[in-house]
Amino acid sequence: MSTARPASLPTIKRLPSYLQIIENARDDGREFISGTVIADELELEPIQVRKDLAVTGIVGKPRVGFSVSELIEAISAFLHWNKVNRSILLGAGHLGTALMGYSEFRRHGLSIIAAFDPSPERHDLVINETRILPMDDLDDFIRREQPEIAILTVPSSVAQQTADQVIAAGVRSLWNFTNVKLKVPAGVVVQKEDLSSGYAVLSVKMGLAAHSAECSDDPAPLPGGRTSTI
Amino acid sequence: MSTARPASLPTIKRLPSYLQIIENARDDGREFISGTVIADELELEPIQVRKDLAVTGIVGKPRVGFSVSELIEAISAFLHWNKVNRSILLGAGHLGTALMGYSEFRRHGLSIIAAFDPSPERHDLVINETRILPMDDLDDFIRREQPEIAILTVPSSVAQQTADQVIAAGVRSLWNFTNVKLKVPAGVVVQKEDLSSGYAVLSVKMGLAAHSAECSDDPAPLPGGRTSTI
DNA sequence: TAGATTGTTAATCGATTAACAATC
DNA sequence: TAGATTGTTAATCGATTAACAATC
Repeated sequence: MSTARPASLPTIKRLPSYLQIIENARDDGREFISGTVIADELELEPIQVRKDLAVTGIVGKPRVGFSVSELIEAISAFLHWNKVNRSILLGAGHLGTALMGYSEFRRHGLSIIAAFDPSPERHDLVINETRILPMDDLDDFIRREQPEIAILTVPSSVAQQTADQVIAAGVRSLWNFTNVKLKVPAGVVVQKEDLSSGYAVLSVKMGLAAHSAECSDDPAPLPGGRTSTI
Repeated sequence: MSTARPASLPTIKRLPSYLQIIENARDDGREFISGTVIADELELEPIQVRKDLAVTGIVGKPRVGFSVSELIEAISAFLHWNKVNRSILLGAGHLGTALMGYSEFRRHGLSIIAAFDPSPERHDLVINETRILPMDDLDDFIRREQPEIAILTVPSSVAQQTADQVIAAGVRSLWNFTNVKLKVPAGVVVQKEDLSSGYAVLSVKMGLAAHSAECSDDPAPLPGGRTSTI
């Protein structure tokens, strides 16, 4: 394995899907896997998989493919998924609770060390090994435990003020599941998950599919073809 | 308003965020909004907003901007969000329950007419106006009610078989929240939401931020700069 | 009018894809 | 060896951005 290179955002987004395939291969006892096989499973082009994997610094063997264990190590290292990311979750509603239960994230270093919620009836409940604490404890907890990430699953109406509070207490990275575009000071990282985007893409795809079913037998790829699988 | 044009996937994904800003403007009683204002709020380039809005066929007024009501109509029509999409939800766990409660989707045409779950203790519960039914009712329900969309929030282990079942019963569009790459027949639309991609992007951004904080005062944009806000 | 904004046409930039030599 | 696969270099494609005339 040589050194990692800079990667484009589309590449970074595809790496987790590769990792999943490769971890499955490991669980099946396989020692090597080729870019071609990964591409087949994900319906991507082999050259794209090779290019993407190259950013991790992995070096393969012609004719054989890549070492499964080296590939897992390389992707995990590239994504920083081989270290623990201590995080807190704000808003223990259904979405927040769902995230607490995702073992996939936990396996890849995301450790949710506490959740915070204003509802007194939820306090001290332990869901998926994570205790729910009152909002009043938030500032002290952050200063004491120094979590790196705050996961925002609060209602949109309190998203900005919650972000302000955790940033003031020292959190430098936010994973924002609300539909609010947060205003944060320079140096604070925000990753926004936008389910509306997905709904929009689904809606447009459905419209195209309906149209092509009515009007012709042609398969109707999304306009913008090549990138339609993102 | 002239006719809608084909749009790229990045454009389609940005349209919902524009719509949100514009709906806020409407709620504030504003009649016109310019691309510049939208761009400012979302930290995008004005030219990108103008280009994106153009795909909906909207025509603006120089110096004034776009009619708020026309813009809402144009984006909604382009996304097919001004018609009702009858959908069913498979797997009434925390994530599924969270989706049932998202009024944003309901306002934009997504009507979840029923949820299905194997747990007997959840049957006939009504959550956010949606009744939870046993899996045994699924086939009959689909044939009777003809929902257009199936939302998959089931465990990964049963994702493929659940998809097979709803497709066999007549559903043509899947919104897939599992981490399984579904195999579906031609003509079936699948939109996959991938939270792991978001976690990967967050992790890499954090790594870059940490590195730049240690090594220099430079702001450290993601490699691949221009598209780093996706 | 002056000036902000739209919308078009052209330029740039970067991601994807192709071609192919190297390799085991 | 033969042939599949890697990895590099070049070409293509499309999305973003720039420039600017038109417009109210």
